[in-house]
Amino acid sequence: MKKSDRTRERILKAAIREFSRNGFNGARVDIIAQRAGINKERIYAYFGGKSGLYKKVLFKVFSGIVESEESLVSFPVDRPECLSQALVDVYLDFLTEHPEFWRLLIFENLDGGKNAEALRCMSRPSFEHIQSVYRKGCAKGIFPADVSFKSYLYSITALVFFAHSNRITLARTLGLDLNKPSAMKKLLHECLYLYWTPR
Amino acid sequence: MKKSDRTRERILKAAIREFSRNGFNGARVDIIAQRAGINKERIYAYFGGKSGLYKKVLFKVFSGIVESEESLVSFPVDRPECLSQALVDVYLDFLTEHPEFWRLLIFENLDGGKNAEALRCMSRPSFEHIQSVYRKGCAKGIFPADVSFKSYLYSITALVFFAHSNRITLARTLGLDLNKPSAMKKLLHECLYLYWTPR
Amino acid sequence: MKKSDRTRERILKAAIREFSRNGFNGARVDIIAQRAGINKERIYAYFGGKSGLYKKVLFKVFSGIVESEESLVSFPVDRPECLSQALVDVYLDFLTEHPEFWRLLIFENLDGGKNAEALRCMSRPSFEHIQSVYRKGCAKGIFPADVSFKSYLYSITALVFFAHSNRITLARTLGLDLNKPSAMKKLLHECLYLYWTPR
Amino acid sequence: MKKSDRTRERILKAAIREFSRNGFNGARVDIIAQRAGINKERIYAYFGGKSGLYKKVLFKVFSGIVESEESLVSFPVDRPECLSQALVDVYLDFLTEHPEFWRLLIFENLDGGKNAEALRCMSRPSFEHIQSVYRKGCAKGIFPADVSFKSYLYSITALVFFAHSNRITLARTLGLDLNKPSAMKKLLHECLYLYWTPR
DNA sequence: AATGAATGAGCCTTCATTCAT
DNA sequence: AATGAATGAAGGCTCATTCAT
Repeated sequence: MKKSDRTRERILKAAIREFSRNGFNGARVDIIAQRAGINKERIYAYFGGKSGLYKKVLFKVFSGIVESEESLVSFPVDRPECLSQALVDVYLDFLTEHPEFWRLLIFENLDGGKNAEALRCMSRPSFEHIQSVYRKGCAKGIFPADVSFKSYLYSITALVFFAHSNRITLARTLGLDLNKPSAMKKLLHECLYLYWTPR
Repeated sequence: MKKSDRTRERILKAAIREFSRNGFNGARVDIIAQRAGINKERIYAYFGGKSGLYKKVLFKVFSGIVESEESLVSFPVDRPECLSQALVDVYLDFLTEHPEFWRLLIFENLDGGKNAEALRCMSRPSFEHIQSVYRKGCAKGIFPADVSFKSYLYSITALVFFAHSNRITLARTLGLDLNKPSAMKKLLHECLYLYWTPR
Repeated sequence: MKKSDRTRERILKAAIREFSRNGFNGARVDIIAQRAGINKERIYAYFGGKSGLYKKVLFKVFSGIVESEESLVSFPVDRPECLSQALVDVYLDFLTEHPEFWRLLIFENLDGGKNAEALRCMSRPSFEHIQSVYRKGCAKGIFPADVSFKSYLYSITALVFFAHSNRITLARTLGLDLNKPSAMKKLLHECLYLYWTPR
Repeated sequence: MKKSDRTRERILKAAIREFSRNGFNGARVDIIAQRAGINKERIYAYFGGKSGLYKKVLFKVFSGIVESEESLVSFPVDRPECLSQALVDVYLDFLTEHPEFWRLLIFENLDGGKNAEALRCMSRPSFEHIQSVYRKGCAKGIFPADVSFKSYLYSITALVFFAHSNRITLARTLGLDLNKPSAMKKLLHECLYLYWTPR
């Protein structure tokens, strides 16, 4: 690996940290440079500027989830009744381990998605597979036939994501203490049970 | 109404707009003053500074939802099977009409809740009532008995909120077009149906 | 006394305090108004502005010493040997009781005396008398004949004034603690003794 | 010498001028930058801000007098009768050539010595020597035995300093024209003569 | 005469960006 | 490729002053 590539990596890593913590506006180029242990000007030479770096950060971070989802391609087709739990587990782990992901995602949404093109070329290999499992579930009567897969996936995502993105205010408004991962797991387990309790 | 009160109102209104659009860091005092049609200094005279104004903005905006929830205090106790839909309707309408609310809420969460004390003295009058309806629903077997009311309310909130806060990226990742309110209503309706479909 | 005159007085008093503490630049019109318990605008109506008020302050404060010196007009002509001590006593008391005087004087000097015209019309009634006492002292051999009265008075003033104006740094550079009036008295007594010790 | 050091010097020089003329409050960062021919931001990069620069200015300027006093370490021990004149000469020259010194000193005193810590680590190498000469003078009967060295040094300092710090008002109150250095020298010579005239 | 409301200029400071070496 | 030095355009805030009532 070339030295310049290592410099790039260091910058990117520091940038992910800074951007995900403070958003584009709040992030400071100086801090990134300092934490990366490089000279500020390198950022401009390598990434063209703060914006360019931000885009690269978005792309890199958003790519991460694709990798995480890969484990789902091998989800057994004949167990649709476990699908929801499996999805929650994967996403929950990912978001907990990668706060930079959901933070940047939120920042992007707040920003109107100016740089959301970074999400463009992200293919989601497991998508098709999961969808077919869901359809199997519909056929089996586990999921209602007239609810689209999109809606289903939306609901799973929402439940997991919201617990992270709104953790702080949830403590105030609902008295939910989600600081410990176990508390989050329990909450989401209850939510799933709430919905797919055997009746 | 005194002239100064009108000025205060104008500032607050402009501040809500600016802060909810850009967050605390991104908001510009000059822009607020300009839009309010007043001299910048008034902000410091009336609110003590950018921070003071921000806190007032938070409090005012966050107070709004309490008012919206008031309609729920008269929710019929004997109809727990309609509770979820009613809650979704109230929250959905509110968030759609008040994007400044969820935006500020999100910004607060991203910011670590430094100013979340603004939420402190906000009582939620309908909370108790809704809770008793939920318990009735549990007794009737509509909701699982071993799922707490908090978890239930969390799930409703998450489903409604996420559609707003992540609208833009949802279009990319799930191909969900939630620009029209009707689309959102439909999505959430499906989610509810997904969960409480009669089986 | 008219009400407007009382307002004037209150403003002046507050202004003396503020100007003497912080100088012209450091003084705040708001603080003066607040302490005077009046509306800021009155300062402009009565004194034309900050500068106008400052000039009035200077004049009023500088007038004070003339009054203090009046006690000296009755200094006994036949006791020139006690003159120095008497002068020191008068000035020392005055400066100790009126820090606003020496502070404003210093500020004026630092400012290049832009407003020193306030000192213009200040006649010093005791001046002539003291001078004649001094001359008597010269004749008696108490003071050297070829030292002008001006120089003599300068030396007395310098010794007393410096202890006030440089009190703080004197503590550091000479280890002199002049916080208590008695300490100052002792210092100046030693100085006089140093100079006119009977030899 | 590095380029940045030269910039530092330019800033410091301009700052000494500006601060000594207008005090901390009255000094303008813009003016300093302009006169130094540099960008304002450099001041914050190099000195941390206005305050940081001010402290550096104090330290640098106050260091000057120590150097000036060094000539006194070689003052002949057997000539105490010339001590006063020698001290006056040294201080008088210094203050005349370095008005920034006494101005900053005065400003510091007026300001309550908030930054007087800059004087902390300033040792005065000649102090001990002068003191021993003074004691010799006491033994010889030139100085009164019961007057402390501190008081003696105070009086010398006061006489020299006051002529500078109050030059402008002295012209008005005593009719002393101290604009020319020779006039000051004459005045102080008279003062010394006044005190240690051979009797 | 008196007050609250408003203004505009200016000040300290920060930050993204570029230049020179 | 890399660094230290430098810049200009804001941004938040304050203050003396004036206006309207």
